[in-house]
Amino acid sequence: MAEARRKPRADALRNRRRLVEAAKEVLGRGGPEASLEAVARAAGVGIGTLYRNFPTREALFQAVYRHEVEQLIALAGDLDSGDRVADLRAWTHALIGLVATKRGLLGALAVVPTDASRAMYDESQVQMKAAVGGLISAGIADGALRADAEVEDLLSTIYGLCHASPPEPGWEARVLRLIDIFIDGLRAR
Amino acid sequence: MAEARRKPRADALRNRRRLVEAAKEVLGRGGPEASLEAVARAAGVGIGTLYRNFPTREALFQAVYRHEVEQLIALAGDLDSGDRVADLRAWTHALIGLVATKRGLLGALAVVPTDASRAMYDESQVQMKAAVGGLISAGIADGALRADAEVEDLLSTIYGLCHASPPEPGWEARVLRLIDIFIDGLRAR
DNA sequence: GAATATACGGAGGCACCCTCCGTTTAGCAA
DNA sequence: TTGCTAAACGGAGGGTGCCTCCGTATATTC
Repeated sequence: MAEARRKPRADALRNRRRLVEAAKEVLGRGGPEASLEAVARAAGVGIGTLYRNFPTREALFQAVYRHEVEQLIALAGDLDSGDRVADLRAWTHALIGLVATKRGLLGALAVVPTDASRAMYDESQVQMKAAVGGLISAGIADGALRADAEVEDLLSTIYGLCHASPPEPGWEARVLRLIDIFIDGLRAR
Repeated sequence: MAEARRKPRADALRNRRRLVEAAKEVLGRGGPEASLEAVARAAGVGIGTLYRNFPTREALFQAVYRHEVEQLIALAGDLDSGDRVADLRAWTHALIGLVATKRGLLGALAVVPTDASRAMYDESQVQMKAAVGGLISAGIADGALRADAEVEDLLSTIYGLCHASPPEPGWEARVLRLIDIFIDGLRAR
């Protein structure tokens, strides 16, 4: 059944990438500008192209989320400034950004989480634990972080703080501050 | 400055009441039928009347919420079946209904909580504590409930369970079950 | 350089949002 | 009762977003 198929057109790939970026920008902040037509406009693409690539709101949401997670994982691999704590801080700040984007998208798209979305969350969770786990063990190995620092501690704390914080403007700043305090606590003394 | 004013027209009062009820019905469940035009239709009223009574989405939300809280407080006063535990159960079920309506409304109206809304929440909280506090002390007094039962225990548990439960279909049933178990735990033994 | 599978984009039909204003009616005074 | 008028009604209308459909354009292939 697997027929030989043409390779995808270059413009199609480009447009799809642009749409995902535009969706993150426009929908992620969730302001009154948030609409699918605005996303298509921002991507410099017709509305039809948006719907062809992402037939449902959920599809668009998943594409953006997946892309963000990939970037986070790549970031964890790239960070190597010599200052382990600074690296960890930078990574967690990026993670807060992901949560913010997710919130904005869910609000703007009014997506009700399906089983598929939940499966995606779980998978991303595993990947991110592995990625940031590397940062933490490196920090422990060279003595920057306390020896009993755990990936789960960090991630649970972040999600807990984000969840407990109501979605009012400015929540990100508050969470970032608390997270920085927590990371200070993870330093070796 | 307080001029003598005509008393409000009877149809105005009636329409306002109808709108609040329709908004609870139509927006509370948050389905795809949720729209302000649908609310006006359900209330048998023109869309203009809706906007005159509730110039903003927030105003409509507050009116519905306030009305629900008033009913809950009245209910606490009315319940007197002789079975204290059943009364408490009935009241908490009604409270879950309020949370469900609130969720639906916030989703359907895309309201971002303002200071005014938060003040309203706080005030309602105090009133509801007082109301259900009466039920609980009565239950303790006649030996149906354990002597150390506290209003805060019950309300915190309910809100905690609701918050922890994702807004997917069927969450109400699960929370109701857990709450029933908790209330069983409040019985005197 | 043609043929054609693939993708593009926006017009069009529908629903919703919110405003504005001509019409109706409930309350009040005579 | 009757007439007056402030108050309220309701829906037309202009704008926008949602999504589908299809005529047009073009990247890939041979």
